[in-house]
Amino acid sequence: MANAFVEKLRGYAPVSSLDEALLEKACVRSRKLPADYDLIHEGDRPGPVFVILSGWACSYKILPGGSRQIISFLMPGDFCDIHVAVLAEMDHSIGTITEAQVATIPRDQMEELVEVRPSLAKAFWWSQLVDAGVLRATIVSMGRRTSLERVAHLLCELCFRMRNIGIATEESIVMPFTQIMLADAVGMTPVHVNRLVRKLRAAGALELGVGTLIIADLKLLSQIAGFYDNYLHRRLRTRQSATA
Amino acid sequence: MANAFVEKLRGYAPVSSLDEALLEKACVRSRKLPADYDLIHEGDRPGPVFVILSGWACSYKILPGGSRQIISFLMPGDFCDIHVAVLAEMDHSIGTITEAQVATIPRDQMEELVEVRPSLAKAFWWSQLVDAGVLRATIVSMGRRTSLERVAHLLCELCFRMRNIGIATEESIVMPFTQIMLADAVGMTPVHVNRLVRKLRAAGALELGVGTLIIADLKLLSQIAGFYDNYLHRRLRTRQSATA
DNA sequence: CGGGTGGTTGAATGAAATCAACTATGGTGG
DNA sequence: CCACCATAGTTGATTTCATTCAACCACCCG
Repeated sequence: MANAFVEKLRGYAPVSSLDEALLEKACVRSRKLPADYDLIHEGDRPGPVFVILSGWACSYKILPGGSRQIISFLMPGDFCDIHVAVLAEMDHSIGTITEAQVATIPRDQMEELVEVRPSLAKAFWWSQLVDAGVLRATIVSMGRRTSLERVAHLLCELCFRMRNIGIATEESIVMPFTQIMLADAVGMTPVHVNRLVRKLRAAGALELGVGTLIIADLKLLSQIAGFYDNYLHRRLRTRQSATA
Repeated sequence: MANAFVEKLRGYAPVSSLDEALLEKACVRSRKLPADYDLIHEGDRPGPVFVILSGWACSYKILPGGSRQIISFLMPGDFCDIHVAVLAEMDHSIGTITEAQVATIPRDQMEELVEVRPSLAKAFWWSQLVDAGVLRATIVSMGRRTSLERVAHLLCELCFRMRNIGIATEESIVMPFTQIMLADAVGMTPVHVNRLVRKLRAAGALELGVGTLIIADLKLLSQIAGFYDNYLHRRLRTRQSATA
């Protein structure tokens, strides 16, 4: 199976074999990181671009009171703001959730890639725009959805994104989230998330494990959430083309 | 006074007089739009890039139930996702709040600008990254701030952004918001916003009019909100250089 | 075996929405 | 000019929702 990064970009724009080779080469420098490891902190000077090759990560902020808000989840193929290097300091932190393989692409190499391969530049653009769309959808969820819908919506989004990059099959999608993390993502307390999550289980949408959570009925979950995937802007790959 | 668009970009990166001339030329086609006028709807095919030259606008989504969530506010100098044209359909709507002068830059002209003037491309990038930072900050507010902090934080952000583009002086910043709009932005009901806003008035931070709202004490408001402006990533202009 | 983390549950408190009534204002048409 | 209506804002009473607090279980790991 190809690099998850390539795999994801393919979902947005055509990637030639030359593009692919260059991407693979750029991702050569990668490390295996443990779970709960911070790649970069708010306030730090931005460094290279991080690309998640396997595992899960997230971006988040800690408030003065100590509470945490997870802003977005990163899965294989995702990268942190490509050109973040133009900014003086990070306005958020990025950390792993599970053990993860992450590549670091130096800034200059990234810029070269963009200049030399317009097709890649376009794919990057696309990806950035989709990321912004995800942020907008998150704002809508937080502002105007009920807590149950909110949880369901987040899980739906993650399922769809997993499918788009081919790391989820049709049924029984497993996610490595503690309820505490889920709470930090949807802006609620862990105990309330617990009650919601069991309500979803009672409805037959989920199964619960310790530190994991299994989507049993995505259709039902989508229905509860009022989920529409238009904001994920997938174009090229279709649901049917499961294999590479 | 120069085009607000130019003015804003200057805050992020150097803009030469040639850059400026090109920008001015690109903004030649502009229209005066009434208040509450939708520039584009969710589901539409993206058209040209919109640039706000004067007045206020916002991006928003309407949920199936009819409730609205304002995602972000647009003020003079702001534009909607530059390269949104690569996406197939809009995942949100954009509408004016007040009467507004807005320029439309055709997609091809935009792309030419970016290719011909790397300095502008960089300024655009910067601006996009800042916009993403604003979205992230909004998510944090919605998730982990109290309702009072949330309202105060939004108002602070808008004040700072207004200052950055030079349309706000030191004191008494006027904003053309009904409490209903404010409610749609912070994800609360109008009646609750009302109570919060009067609490802020009682504290001496605000003054209230019908359809407007005046920031009387930004320092106090910042303190209530726990506001830090690092995520706005302003670099070049300093608070002192008020005049062009 | 003891301690830590994640999860579960109930009771009490607090926050926000809802419902409802009412004021003030500006615009419109008779 | 006035009657009428629509919109924005205000206020109180009530209900719903989520947090807080607290206790407890299960499990893994040292």
